[in-house]
Amino acid sequence: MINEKKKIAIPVGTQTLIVSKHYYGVLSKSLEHIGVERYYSILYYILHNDGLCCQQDICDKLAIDKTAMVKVLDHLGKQGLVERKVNPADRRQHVIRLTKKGKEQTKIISGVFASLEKKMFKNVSEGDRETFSRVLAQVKTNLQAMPSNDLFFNYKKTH
Amino acid sequence: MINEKKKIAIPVGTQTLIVSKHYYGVLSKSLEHIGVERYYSILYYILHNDGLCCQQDICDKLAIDKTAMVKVLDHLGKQGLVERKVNPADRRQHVIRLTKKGKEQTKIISGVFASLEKKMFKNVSEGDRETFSRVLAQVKTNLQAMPSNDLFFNYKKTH
DNA sequence: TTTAAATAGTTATATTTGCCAACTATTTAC
DNA sequence: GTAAATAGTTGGCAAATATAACTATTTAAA
Repeated sequence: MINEKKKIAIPVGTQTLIVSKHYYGVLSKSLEHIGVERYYSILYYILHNDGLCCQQDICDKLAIDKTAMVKVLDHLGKQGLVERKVNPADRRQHVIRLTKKGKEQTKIISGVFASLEKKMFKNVSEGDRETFSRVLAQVKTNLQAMPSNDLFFNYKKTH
Repeated sequence: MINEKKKIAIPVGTQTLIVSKHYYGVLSKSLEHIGVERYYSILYYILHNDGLCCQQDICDKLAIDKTAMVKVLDHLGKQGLVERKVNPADRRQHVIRLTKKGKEQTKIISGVFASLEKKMFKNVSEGDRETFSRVLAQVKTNLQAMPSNDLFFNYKKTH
């Protein structure tokens, strides 16, 4: 900084973005030894909802656009990590499943997530950590209830 | 969801990313009437450090890659919102300043940030909100101290 | 019960961002 | 005084984001 005196409050939404960037930097560093380079959260989500989620579910939960999701799953499919199957109960849906290889890799990823979950809260009390998680969830709920421009929930543009 | 019973804990780093996506969705919706479409946080940061920051400062504070920053500032320059000037005290640095127009627009943006700051914490007590901010800052510090793959701090690849 | 609307997924295109290597100019350290 | 570090730039490529238009299927309404 040219002048260190000034101290401004960066907006909280911006701060959460910054934290997530650092988080994914650390995560990918921790996982650079395995064969999967990306999409850790998506694989993690599929592992914990194996055979129970369709593409739109993942999009909704992880706030990812559905057209991007198509490409992600194409990629993960080519890598032999996931497979899509039409849901007989609703033939519009494709149920997402991890392959054997996908499950193995994702369990490693899941372990790294768990260990990061501890390390990132170093020097934070258990109570504060709980408060943090609770507020984070509430903030998400509040934001979701507000008018937004994002596509994640099939937003229809009126023009 | 195909099966609603299952309830998994999405990793906190992923949750912060999701929150920031919702946040920027709401932000851009709130600001779609003004002439600036993007880079709200960067303009906000410059406003509050006007003439006191160089490009690398912004990159460090907002966790943005410096090569991306070049393109952003080129764009904001073309829009007539910011200008770069060589810092005579260190001629490698370019001091970033808002133009008159940039200052006007950014003050509007700053107002929306402030109002969002209130709305997003609806149904959260003042104490919990303080705890949240404190923990968020601590988490950032913790993550920054860990081995990472991001470039924001001139990471040098060893290969 | 036929039609209209909504939902899940896909394709295509353009723009923006992220990542990486290599480069210039300038300053700092040895 | 030379070497190393820093600030910024350029260019290229991969990936992410935004938008629109499309098919197939299911649900809701007339």
